[in-house]
Amino acid sequence: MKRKRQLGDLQLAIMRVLWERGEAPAIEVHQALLEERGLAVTTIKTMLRKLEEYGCVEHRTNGRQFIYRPAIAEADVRKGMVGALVQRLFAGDSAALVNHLVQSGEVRPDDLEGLEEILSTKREETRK
Amino acid sequence: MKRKRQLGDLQLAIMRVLWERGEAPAIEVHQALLEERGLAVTTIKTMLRKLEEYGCVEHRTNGRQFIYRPAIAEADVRKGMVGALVQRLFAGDSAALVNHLVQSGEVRPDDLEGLEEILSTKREETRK
DNA sequence: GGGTAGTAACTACCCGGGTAATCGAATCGG
DNA sequence: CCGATTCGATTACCCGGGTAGTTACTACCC
Repeated sequence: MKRKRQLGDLQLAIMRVLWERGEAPAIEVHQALLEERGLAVTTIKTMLRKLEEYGCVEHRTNGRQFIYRPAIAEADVRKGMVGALVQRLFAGDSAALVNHLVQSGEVRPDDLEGLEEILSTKREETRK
Repeated sequence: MKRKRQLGDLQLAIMRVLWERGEAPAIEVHQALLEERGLAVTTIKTMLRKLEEYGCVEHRTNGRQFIYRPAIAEADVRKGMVGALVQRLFAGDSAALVNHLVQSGEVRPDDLEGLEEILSTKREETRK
């Protein structure tokens, strides 16, 4: 039950719905992703079954319906995936990623100030 | 000639070698990745052929040897892959990724100061 | 010239994400 | 009770990353 942390695009989209709502039946997940993806319901159900197989979600039954809920935390998945990316792309150097984000203009200028704030706060807190 | 920007793990490793050296024959790429991966030479060659198919690398011949060189810039690939991750994981909010990196302690404390520097410089430069 | 070694090309396979049709069982409406 | 609907389960397929064996060519050495 190794709780894979590398998730595909659709898998993440599904997880996002579940994280948002806490729990939901397949049909609701399908509804939520319908306009942005236009997938068949069966596709969503198949994916949910696979995700359960990997230990990413769990379900309880309500009558004949399956209500799914996440079995892994969003923060964990983020950490895992970001970590893997940093490893592959920046040789494990997270600061290099931040640098890239800022330099390449990915970060909106309005956010720069807020980030400085976060940085200095964090620095304060780890200094002692 | 769509120059895919989503590359797998091995593909990135190979590209890294080529980016570092400018160009290299398959055998040299194999050598470079041998200890960290222990793959067969044929595997590397197959991957190089596929990468060429996708337009990620090009080759010239030197006698009977193929000398490969990158056909896409490291910065472009980084941008593409980081962008995709931000999209999937942070709904396109790059600042949220930076926040995540800092808060989760992925960034070494020693780097915090340097990053603040980068941020304020960038902020200066975009202000006017 | 014939064997040997190095090269690229071809082929095949596994695995997992993604997609969806189809099947089979349970349930509901009449 | 029977047909229609609604679920989940099963099955199948495609695609691409990853892995590597086999084959075919070529150059070099004795």
